[in-house]
Amino acid sequence: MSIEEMVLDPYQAGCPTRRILDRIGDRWTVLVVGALGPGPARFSALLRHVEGISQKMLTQTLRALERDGLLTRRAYPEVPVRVEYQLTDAGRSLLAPLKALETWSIDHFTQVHHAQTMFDRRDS
Amino acid sequence: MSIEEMVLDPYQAGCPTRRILDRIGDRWTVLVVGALGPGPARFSALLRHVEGISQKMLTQTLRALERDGLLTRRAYPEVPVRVEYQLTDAGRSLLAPLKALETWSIDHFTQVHHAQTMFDRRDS
DNA sequence: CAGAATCCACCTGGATACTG
DNA sequence: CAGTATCCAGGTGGATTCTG
Repeated sequence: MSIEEMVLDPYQAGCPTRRILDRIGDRWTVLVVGALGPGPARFSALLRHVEGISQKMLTQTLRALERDGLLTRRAYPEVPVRVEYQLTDAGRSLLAPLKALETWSIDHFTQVHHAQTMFDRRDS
Repeated sequence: MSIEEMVLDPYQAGCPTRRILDRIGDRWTVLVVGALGPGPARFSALLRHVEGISQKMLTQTLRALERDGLLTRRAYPEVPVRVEYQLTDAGRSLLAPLKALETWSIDHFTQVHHAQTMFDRRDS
C-alpha cells in the first residue's frame, strides 16, 4: 500500500465517518436536525417547515434519528394528540458541524452558481 | 408568521443552504471531495479508494463537482491516458466543514451505535 | 487508463386512504 | 393530530459492454 493510498483510506466503507455520512447523507436528516436546532417542535410544525418533505419521510427520518439517540420523542396524551421532538445533547452537538456547512453554502452559493453557468455555456 | 416559524425558515427549498445540501447530500460527493483532500488523484485511484463507488457514479460525481467549480480536471495526452482531478480553492474550502463532520462522526460513533442497539432491543 | 452508453433491478419516496 | 399501511411510478445506480 502506497502512502497515497494510506492517506485516502479513511473513506473505506464501514469506517465511522462513512457510516455516519451514509446516515445523514440522505436528503432530509440534515434538514430535520437543523429545523430542530432552535428548540423542540411538533410533528406538524416540522412537516410545514421542512419544505417538500412528505409525512412518510418525516416519520422515517424522525424514527431514525430517535434510534440514533439524536432526538427524543415525547407524546402528550391530550386530545388531539401532541407530540414533540427535541434534540438530545448528542443531537445538539451535531448542529455546529452542520452550521459550518450552512455557512459554507451561503458563502459559496453565488460562486458555485456562476461556475455552473460558465460550465454549461462552454459545452453547449 | 410566528417567531418559531421565522427561525425555522432557513430550510425552505430554494435557499442557498438547501440547494447546496441537495447537491452534496448524495452518497458520494462528500466522499470524493474528502478523498481529494490530500492532493490531486487519478480516476482509477479514486475508484479504488472511495470504496463501493461505481465507475459510473464516480464519473457523474466528478463531472458535477467540476461543474460546480470545486475541482479541475486535467488530462495528460499520454499512452495510456492519465487524468488527474484536483480541488480548486473553493473545493478545498469545503474540506474544513467536512472535516468537522468527520470529527463529529468519530467522536459519536460508539454512542450512536449503542443508542441503536438499545432502541432495537426495546421494541423487539 | 478513463470514460461513454445501454440495460434494467431495486428502492426511494410520493399519493392516498385509514386509524387511535 | 400524529401517525400507519398500501400501492406504485420514477429515478438511482450497478453491471456490463465498448471505445479512443
